[in-house]
Parts: sequence; structure tokens; C-alpha cells
Amino acid sequence: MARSRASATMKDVARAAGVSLKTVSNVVNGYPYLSPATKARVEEAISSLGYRVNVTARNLRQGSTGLIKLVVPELRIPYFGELADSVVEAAGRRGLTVLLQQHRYDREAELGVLRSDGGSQVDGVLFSPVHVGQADAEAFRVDFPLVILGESIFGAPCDHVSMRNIEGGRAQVEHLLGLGRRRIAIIGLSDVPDVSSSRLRHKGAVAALEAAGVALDPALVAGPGPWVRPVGARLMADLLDSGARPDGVVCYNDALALGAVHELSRRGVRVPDDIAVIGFDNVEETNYSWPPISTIDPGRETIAAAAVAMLVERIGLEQSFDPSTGPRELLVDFRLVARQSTLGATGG
Amino acid sequence: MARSRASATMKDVARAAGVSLKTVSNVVNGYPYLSPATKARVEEAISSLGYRVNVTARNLRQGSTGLIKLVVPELRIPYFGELADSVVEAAGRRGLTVLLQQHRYDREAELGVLRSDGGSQVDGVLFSPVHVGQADAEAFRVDFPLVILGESIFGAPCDHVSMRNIEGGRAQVEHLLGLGRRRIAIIGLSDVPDVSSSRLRHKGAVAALEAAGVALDPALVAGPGPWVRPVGARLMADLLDSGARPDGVVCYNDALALGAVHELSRRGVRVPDDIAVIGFDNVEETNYSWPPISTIDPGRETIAAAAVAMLVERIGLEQSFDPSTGPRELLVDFRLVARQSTLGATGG
DNA sequence: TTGTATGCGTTATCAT
DNA sequence: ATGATAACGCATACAA
Repeated sequence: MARSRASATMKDVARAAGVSLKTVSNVVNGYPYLSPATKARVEEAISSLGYRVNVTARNLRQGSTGLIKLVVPELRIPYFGELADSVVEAAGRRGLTVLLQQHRYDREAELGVLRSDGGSQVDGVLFSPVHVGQADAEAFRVDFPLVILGESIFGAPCDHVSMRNIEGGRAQVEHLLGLGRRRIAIIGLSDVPDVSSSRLRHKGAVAALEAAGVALDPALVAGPGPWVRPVGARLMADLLDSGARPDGVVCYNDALALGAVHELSRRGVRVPDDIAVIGFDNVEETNYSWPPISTIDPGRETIAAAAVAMLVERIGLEQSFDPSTGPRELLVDFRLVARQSTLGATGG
Repeated sequence: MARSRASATMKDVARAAGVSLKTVSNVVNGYPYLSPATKARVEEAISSLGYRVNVTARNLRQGSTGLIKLVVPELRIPYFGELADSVVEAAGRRGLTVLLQQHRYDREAELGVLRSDGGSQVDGVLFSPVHVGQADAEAFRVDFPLVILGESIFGAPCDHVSMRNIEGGRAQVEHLLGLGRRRIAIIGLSDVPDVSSSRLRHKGAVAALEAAGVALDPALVAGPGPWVRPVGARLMADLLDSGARPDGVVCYNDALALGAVHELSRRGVRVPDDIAVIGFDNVEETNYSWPPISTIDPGRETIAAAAVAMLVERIGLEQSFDPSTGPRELLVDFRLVARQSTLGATGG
């Protein structure tokens, strides 16, 4: 028997079961006050007709979609792949489905997210911006639920989940200093003047050096450039070619660290014997590179769960939440993960 | 002035502009035959009211959502992160938005995708199954547009895009043989009896060995286990601990290869001098590990674009496509990417 | 070139 | 416990 292409509606089910539309709706939505007989009859009709609720119609009627949008630079960057994984997971636990968008570091694309139609078709948006920042604060005043993820835009007129970037940068440097390194190079300093992850981490790093009375050699600071592996490799190469001889390298993300370690290995420079390297993000890959790379774990799952929780409150799915609450800022704690790229062989 | 929370509808715009609903609709949808005056008046009203089309209502009316669903094991696996990236990109080029779902290798979750409501709220589904395969062929007979991605289920009652797994496995082995390796180990042989990537790649690998008259030592075949880095490391360790002394290792995906190389490096085994290693997938990470790992490039972008194109045809967005077309199977070409894990240092 | 009327499939408000 | 009927916001025959 050929399956009919157009699917059955509630009306069809109602007719087949000899009940009204409302009754079918009641059955479908688990309304408790139903006579077992009617319920059975309706369920019978549903399965025999292969009826499924039309989610779009339900959405129209209820004014919500059960969808949230996640906007990241690009999924092929391991950090964002892992972040998306955690967000999809956290959203799923709350019955929400995630719709994905990539902005590929394009400022216009990022601004588009904040335009009024950026929230259409979804109940809310999680946004991980790169080139839209402090200077655009007002653009974040949108009329749909929005939570900023991972970037630090202070005083933005919307909720915001991030990690303690300053303290993270400080911890990176303190770790190397604690291991006796003194000629510390830095890879990943951005040239954007506002409050980016890069500037914050750098702020912490500089503070740690100053606190220890160690001078930061400007010749040992490399950047800017996208935070991807090839750039890490190139910046490391440039440093070495310029005659710089660091004994420790702080990279402001793991991709840069992976590129840097790659370049060092290629040149036969021993890590960490000659140069210790520490990254930032704790992507899975750092644990399986050789040597495994020390890094800062920003608590990706915690960030994702917190961001989804905040968004859910803004959407209005939590009774206990006061909608007049002002913009909130949550800074998640991190931890330093020490591996062989700084510690050396550990009696494997 | 406080922005009203409930957004304006076409009716509001029509009233404000002193025209009918239909006219507003015409303006919004770019209907060409409009007097410039009316058009201007409507646009004025639209912007002053901050009107945005209600996508849900439009979807209900038009019977489609502009959404497709991508189901993968998990996004934190680099291969699937990169695949999702390409799918989102390809979908975007066709005006479709991607909704994400993870099945985390859970068979029930995979079967759920194929249940009748798996396609609700979306126009079509791209599905990358793992534990649902040949034996479940009939389950793939669903009443929504569906394209299987990357897994080889032959004769399934739906479209299917994959790569030439058998030839890929053969190419891996031939590459090692061509470099003079004879004691070839294999990592990643699955124990599922049906047509999985693993079995197909293995089939090609075995064929290549036989064709060359090289015996495959059963003691050199490792598996099963999830295709992730720690498993690659463990299987490599087990091989070495068992006293096996391969001079080449074929891994059926890159994560296994990365784990294996990691373990070899940890033990001070030289790659490729002592043991050459080749992976499969060409994830970006293989190019930045040390040494860079030779691999098979399955043409991820091509696969994604082809899968989206097929899905678009099934959805009915292509006039030229005959909807009565039977299930199609597309095998994308691959290429071998030779790097230092098999070639050795190349005069860096 | 523009307006009127109807329906997409569902849920909600009243009834009974 | 169930039914009749009216929205939700939009697009489209059809009419003018």
C-alpha cells in the first residue's frame, strides 16, 4: 500500500476516531481528564493514520519554536567544535534544539547576528563574537533573548558568560616562572584595542611578569593573526628567526600552541628542555600531541551549561526568574592542566 | 520610548500604511508590480513599527521550514566538527539553516532519527549513522527526505553519499608497501559484521596485501573500540607489549593514528624510521601533529556539498529533479596525502 | 496595481 | 469529560 505523501492532521484523526479536534489535541498533549475509552480510540486512530503533530503549527500557536541559535566563528576550529558539542548537549537536556550559524570572523556577519531579525525563527541566541566588541556595546541591545559566550564585553546590555581571562593569562606565566623560566615569549597578542580575550590574557600575563620582577622583552611578543595552527607555527618561526631565544612560550590559545610546538619539533628544538610551551583552552588535541601540551582549562561544559541556563531564563521558561533582571555577567573558574610541554617526561 | 514587547504583525503595518494585508505581503516578498509610492509608504511603516516577518507563520503557510537537520555522533570529534562546518556552509549557500543533533553512538538514538517524527520541524535530514547499518536497511525507508552520510549501507531505500572506502584502505596499504614496509599492522578493525567503514577499509587493505603477496599476521590486527585517540594509543601499546614488531601501521581513521603516534613518541619509537603510520580522514590536526601524519583525504567538502545537493533535490527545491528517482548512491573520490609519518623528514 | 477572503494545523476559550 | 469556534500570522486564489 502506497503511503500517502501528505501527512494526516488532527482533523483527520478526529474524524477517524469520531471525536472532536480538541479531544485529539488533549490526547496528544497528555491532558489528564480523559475517559480511557476515548483515549484508546484516539490513539488507535493516530497510529493507524500515522499522524504526527505539525510542530510548525504548534509553534505558531504557542509563539515559540523550541529552537535556539548558536553562532560561532567556525566549527572546524576544535575549540568551537567542542563548545558546540557541549551546547547541543546542554540544550538537549532542556528540550531545546540547536541551530547553527558560522560567522567566519566576518565583522558584517557578526553584526548581522545582532540585527533585529537575527532572532527570528528561534527563541534565543548564543553568540560567540570575535570582531564585534566593546565599541559596539549598544548593538547588543537587541529585542530577543541573547547571551554572549566566551568573549568579554563588559557592561554590554545583555547576559554574558565567560571565563577569568586575566587570571588565566596570569596563571600561564606564573606556571612558567614557577618552573624557572625567565625569558618568556608570548604568542597571540591581538592588535584590536578593545576587550578581547587576547588583551585580557595579556593583561594577566604582564601583571604576573611584573609581580615577579621579570622584564617582558618586546621582541618576544608575537602577533597578531588568527588563532589557528599555521599562524602559531609561523609566529614561532619568526621569533626564532629573529634571533630570539626564549626558554618559555605562552600561547593565548591551544591552536597557536599546537602550531608553535609543531614548528619547534620540526626544527629539532626540544620541548620543554629547550623551550617550555603552554596553551589555553584545553582542547582534546593538546592531550594527544607530542609532547602533550600544558594549558588552561576554561571549563567548557560549565560555560555551555551556564549560558544555556541563562538563555532559558531570558526566554521565559523559568517561572522563578524575574524578567526585569538587568544584564548579568558570569565568570567561570578555570584550572591549569600541567603536561609534558612544560613539566618534561614524567617517568612514563 | 519603550520598545513594545510583542512585535508588530502585517496587519499592524497594513493599518499604519493605510493599505491591505496583501500589499504589505507583496512588499515584504519583493513582488515587482507595486507603485513606488505605496511601496515607500509600506516600507516606512515597516521600519517605524520595527516589523519583522513571523517565519513560523510563513513556514506553516508554505509547508516548509528552510531547516535541515544534521545528525552526527558528536561534534567534538574533529572529523565531525569539520564535516558539520562544511555542511553548514553548503546549506547556507542554498538558503538552508542547519539544526544539529548528536547520537553519541547510541543505537537507540540512531534509530530514533529514523522514526517517523525524526523529520518533524525540518525539511530534510542528513544522517551519519554508526551502529545502524545494513541489517536495519528497512528502517531507512522513512517518509521524509533523508540522505545518509559517510556510512556505507548498500541498497538502502534512501540516498547515500560516501567515499570509496575499499579503495581507500587499499591505498593506505599500497602506500606503505611502496615504501618497503612488509610487517604491516592494522588498527581499527571493528567487530560489527556488517558493512561499516571499518570492514570496507579492511577489505581493501587485505586485498592490497594479498595482491602483493604479503601475509597479514593476525597478531598485528588490533581493534575493536571507538575510533578515538585514547583507543589508538591503547591498541598501539597493546601491539607493542605483545611483542609485535611492525614496521608500518595502517589506522582506519586519523584519531586512531594520532593516538598511535602519540604512544610511539611516548616510548621513543621513531616515526617513520622504526614504524611508519598512516591514518584516514585528513583532519586538520594530522597536518600539525609531530610528525605530520600521512592520511587519506575523503573529500569532506565534496561529500558535504553533494549530500546537501541530493537532499535539496529530495525536498523538492529543484525543478529539474524527477521525484520518482530511486535511491541514489554517490561515491566521492579520495586522494592520498603523504606526510612525514610515512615519508620521513623532507629537507625542512 | 491592489483588496477580500480563505486556510495552513494547532491550541485556547468558552461552553455543555 | 468533551465539543464548537476562534485565533496565531502569513500567503495566495480570485476579484476588482
